Amino acid sequence: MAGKKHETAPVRRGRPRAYDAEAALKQATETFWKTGYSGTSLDSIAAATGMNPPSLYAAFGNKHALYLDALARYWEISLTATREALAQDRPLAEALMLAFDAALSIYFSGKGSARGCFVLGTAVVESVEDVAIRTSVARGLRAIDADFEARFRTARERGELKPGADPEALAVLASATMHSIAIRARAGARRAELREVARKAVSAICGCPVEAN
Amino acid sequence: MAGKKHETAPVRRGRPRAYDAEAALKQATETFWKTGYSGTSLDSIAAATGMNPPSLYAAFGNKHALYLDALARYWEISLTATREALAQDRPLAEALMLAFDAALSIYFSGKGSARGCFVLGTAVVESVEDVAIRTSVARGLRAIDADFEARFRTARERGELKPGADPEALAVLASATMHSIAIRARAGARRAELREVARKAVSAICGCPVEAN
DNA sequence: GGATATTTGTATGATACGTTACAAAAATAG
DNA sequence: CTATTTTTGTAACGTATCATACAAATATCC
Repeated sequence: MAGKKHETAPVRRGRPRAYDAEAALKQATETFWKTGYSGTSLDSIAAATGMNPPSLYAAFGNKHALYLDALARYWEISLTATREALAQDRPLAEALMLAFDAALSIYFSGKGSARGCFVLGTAVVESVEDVAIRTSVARGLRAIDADFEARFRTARERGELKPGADPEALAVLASATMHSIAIRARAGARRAELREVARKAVSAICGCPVEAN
Repeated sequence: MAGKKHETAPVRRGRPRAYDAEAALKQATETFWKTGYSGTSLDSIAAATGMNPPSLYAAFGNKHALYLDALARYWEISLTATREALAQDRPLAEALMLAFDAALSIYFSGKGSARGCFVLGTAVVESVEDVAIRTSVARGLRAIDADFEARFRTARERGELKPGADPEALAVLASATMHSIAIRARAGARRAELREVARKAVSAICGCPVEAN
């Protein structure tokens, strides 16, 4: 059982690849991010990655499979960011703000102006007709819910919440705030504005004023 | 100044139109709703409306203008539904639930399965690159915010809120709940599930349990 | 009825789409 | 060096795209 298959260069027989699959996936993601799935042509992906169509197909299968890879990669990055923010050893309100700030950092990571959430900008359109994409979106949303809910349960154990507070209900509000920020970012809202939205939401959720910071 | 121009049939000189522009716009909306803006071809719109390409262009200009009409019409319907729900003479929690239920009625109004929010399913993809669409989305989002905020201000005047409650912050949460429901609907969530989300959000927002009803 | 105005239906243009065929290129194996 | 293997680059295939040209159709005006 020695010698995996998709490892980097054990031995390579023919002409060497001119591309880095991981870098190409990143570039493809950028392209989808701008024009969506249906609105993005393979030509534009080829231009962005510097790869030829045959190489793209050899590396990723086809447009749909390539997009699914990009979507999975985005969820991975995005969910990890949320999870790590919430895992910080901070008071509840601060941890929530860290999570929203992490999302904002992703939404405003484009070179030009804001591009908002990748899922909203590419997956949500297709999700109604495309089962694979819909499944991915649904799974991602559940993960966000679960992460927030876990943090609120911890908060209750730590006495950060009023006795009557319901972690599930608060998680719904926190998820909703995340979704709201994602939508507003796509609509061109500025970062400071979205941070205000997050601040107001957190202060209402936690029942305490949150400093602008 | 007698005799408007776009009125219905003062006199009509040539061959009569075979289509009803309003009905066609509705059909076009249905088509965009399913496959998005970029994913919808004029052929499919022609098929859905029963109109020929030249008639479509004569009636609406081009694909982009047609879509903008559809988007405006959707905002009109959707915002009116929210506004009317919130204007009902009901306790705050009930009024909020009415607003969310009104949205759900739209999201689940398709003949087949759920199709979620039209804006999320068509406009949000294009909004980053298309100024006109982005402007429309931004305006709609602001309208939702304003409607909720107005209702919360009324609630404070009526003494439905705790003295310290901040109408703006609560409006952010209510808007966010609306956005969240819209996203989840696109991801295939069932109606009952979304109503639960709304119920939890409302109970957390109002600080009181909300009956399932 | 004849002239005029407007819409319909079809056919088509020019381009863009996703995908693949195929020869040249560039590596290793012996 | 020759044979073999893999990737590249180009060109192309068939289809779909948005949009329009044009004749036939159908109405009103006089």
